[in-house]
Amino acid sequence: MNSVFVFRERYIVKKEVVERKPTISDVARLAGVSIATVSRVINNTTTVSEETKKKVEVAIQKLMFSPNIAASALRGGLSRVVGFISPRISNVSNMRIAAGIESVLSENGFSLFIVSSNNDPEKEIETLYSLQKRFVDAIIVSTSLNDPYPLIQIRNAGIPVVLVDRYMEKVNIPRVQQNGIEASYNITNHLIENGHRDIAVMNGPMRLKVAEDRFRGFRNAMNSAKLSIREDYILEGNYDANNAYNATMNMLKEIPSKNLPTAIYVTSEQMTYGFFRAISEFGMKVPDDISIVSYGIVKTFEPFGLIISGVDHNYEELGIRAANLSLNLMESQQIQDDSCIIVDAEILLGNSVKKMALF
Amino acid sequence: MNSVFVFRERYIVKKEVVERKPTISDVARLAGVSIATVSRVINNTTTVSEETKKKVEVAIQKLMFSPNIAASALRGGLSRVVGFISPRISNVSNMRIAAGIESVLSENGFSLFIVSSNNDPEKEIETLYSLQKRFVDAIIVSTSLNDPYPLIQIRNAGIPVVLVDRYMEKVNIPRVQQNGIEASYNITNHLIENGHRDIAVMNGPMRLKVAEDRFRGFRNAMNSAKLSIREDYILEGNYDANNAYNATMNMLKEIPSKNLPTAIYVTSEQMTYGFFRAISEFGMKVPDDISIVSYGIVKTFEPFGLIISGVDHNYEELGIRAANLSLNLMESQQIQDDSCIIVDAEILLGNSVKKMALF
DNA sequence: GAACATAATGTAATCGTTTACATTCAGATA
DNA sequence: TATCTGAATGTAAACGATTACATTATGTTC
Repeated sequence: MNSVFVFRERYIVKKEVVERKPTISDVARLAGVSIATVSRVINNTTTVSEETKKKVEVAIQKLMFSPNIAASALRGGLSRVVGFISPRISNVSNMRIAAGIESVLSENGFSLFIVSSNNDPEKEIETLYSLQKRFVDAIIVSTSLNDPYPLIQIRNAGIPVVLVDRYMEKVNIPRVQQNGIEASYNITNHLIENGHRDIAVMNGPMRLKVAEDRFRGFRNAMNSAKLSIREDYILEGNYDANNAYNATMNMLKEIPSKNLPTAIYVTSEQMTYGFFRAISEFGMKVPDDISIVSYGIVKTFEPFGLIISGVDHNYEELGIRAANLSLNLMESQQIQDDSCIIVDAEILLGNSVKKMALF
Repeated sequence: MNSVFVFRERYIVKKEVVERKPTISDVARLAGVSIATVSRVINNTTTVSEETKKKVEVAIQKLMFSPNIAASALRGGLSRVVGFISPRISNVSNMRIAAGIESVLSENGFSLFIVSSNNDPEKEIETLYSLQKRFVDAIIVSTSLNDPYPLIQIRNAGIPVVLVDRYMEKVNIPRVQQNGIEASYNITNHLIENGHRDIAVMNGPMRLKVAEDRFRGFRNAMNSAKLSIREDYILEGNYDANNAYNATMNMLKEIPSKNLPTAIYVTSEQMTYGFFRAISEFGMKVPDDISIVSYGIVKTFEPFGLIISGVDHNYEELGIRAANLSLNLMESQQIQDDSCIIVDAEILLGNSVKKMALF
């Protein structure tokens, strides 16, 4: 017997014996019931007697049957896939969120379909519709959109949507986010408590709520301490190392060294790298010449004796919560929902902040 | 008119007007042809006259029709998704491969479905079958398997399989890999040319061909130079920072300082971090106390004036090649293929290697 | 015992495509 | 003119599940 191969029909070849993938009718025949009954056992929709249920389950085991997802989706069933739209897949933070999501989903028999929006609203919209067309049962998105309409449309089409990390307000789409304002307030306070008064901040792209939050926390802390924020101490970054490098270089060139800030709050890891590269080129040392705190912990400086104080965001937890939320929505077949889960970040202190003399 | 919502049937709600998603019959009706003709236009399978082709395309545009993937998959068509199985999604290298794949696919109207195997062969097998069930048109995998059988089975079931980065030999499954042996040979040679003779190596998990390759390149270079490799200079790492830290600490404790190697070849970035943390704790400096080269470039030490010499592997390129290969296979509907594409890595020199006095 | 409710199961239509096969028609060939 | 070719298109049968509706069996009530 030759091993046979047929492309279009996706036969399964097994040790020289060719078997067609079993269908629901094969199960029905073996169990001696109708296909309707088999389907009812699989999806336990209506009552089936214990006795026949057992028979069907045995047949399923014996044939190693699993339903054809395409057929099920076509008719309106579940596909047991959740989509995750990430702004950038080569970004560690986002993938930590993905890992969190995946852990919960796989426990529940779901798969995760990760796609990238490349931080591009156009592409994100495309991606949303593409996921819808692929019959995912829910979509988790760390959104780059400015306009919520596409999300609402998807949601209204019956696919639960959950926002994670990056979010939008005033749309009743459930979300899981960080306590960015509070954490930023606290870490800024840490600088203030150490006697710093001339404090700079390196912002993310302000069109994102997460970036806005971090700046707001910073501003609130400064205001509470009755400290003013110099315009030229506000650096416009983009959550990106090169950009941060340039912004820092600009500041160092523009401002006379005696007027430089004594401390800075850098609002992302990547930007911390860029900032560092710039001040090193200028021969400045941390914390002697400038103190630094960051949102996100940078560990790779530790071999050089520098432990950055900062906010340790818990991305896995964000993913876990988002996944659970999506499972709940699917189960309850509920669409309108405006729950907002906030995941707390911890503050870790190192040696990147110099204690200033009190005057 | 109230806005209507029906979960199971996935209606699309648009500005208070409810429309059912258009089907191929709607297109056929509007264009005044049969559904068969429409299908032929979409998939351009057989000849259709220019005139009717145009009519159909206009109708498709007008209705914003796009085919139902589930129906198409059920009948045996393409789903225009490629699956990528990654050993770990929170790993930057793997996601750079994914980004490379994605860029090629999206240019060709395909989507990428990324799933994680968590370095677990069991889970990878599950994942393979899950992708098969989801009707992906091809699978790209950075494999954790020891036994190629599941891959061959998938391939025989008509789904092109391409290995990327991590590979297996003696199975005719096409693959895209790095020139790990050669690059390792060259970077080791760089140490030798600088007068080093007592050289250590930090290996990855040797069950992986990629790890074996890097060690082989190292060994070849040492042999060519007639240098011997001390048993206790071979450190067993796991491509992981903590593990590398422990292995390094062990070596530092076991070997009297005068017998320590003058240089080391660390075969991954993550392990470089771990190695560094360990030697720092011992108060050793690079390159004064020990020289280092690495496979993979570590940039985050540069602000401290340390530029590691090493192999700059081009992960995006690996992804790009793998994606193109999979597209070719799909197009040619070819299944047997043993092409092996090798992506060259460049060597970048920094200041992490000390020139030893010649004797 | 008749009438009825309820549980358990079966029958068959349906989802939206692809494609084997059938048909039509214009032009080429004998 | 009769026959044949091949291009262009249509008809209708799949693909494998879900589920409304129909049917049968079983127990309950008066």
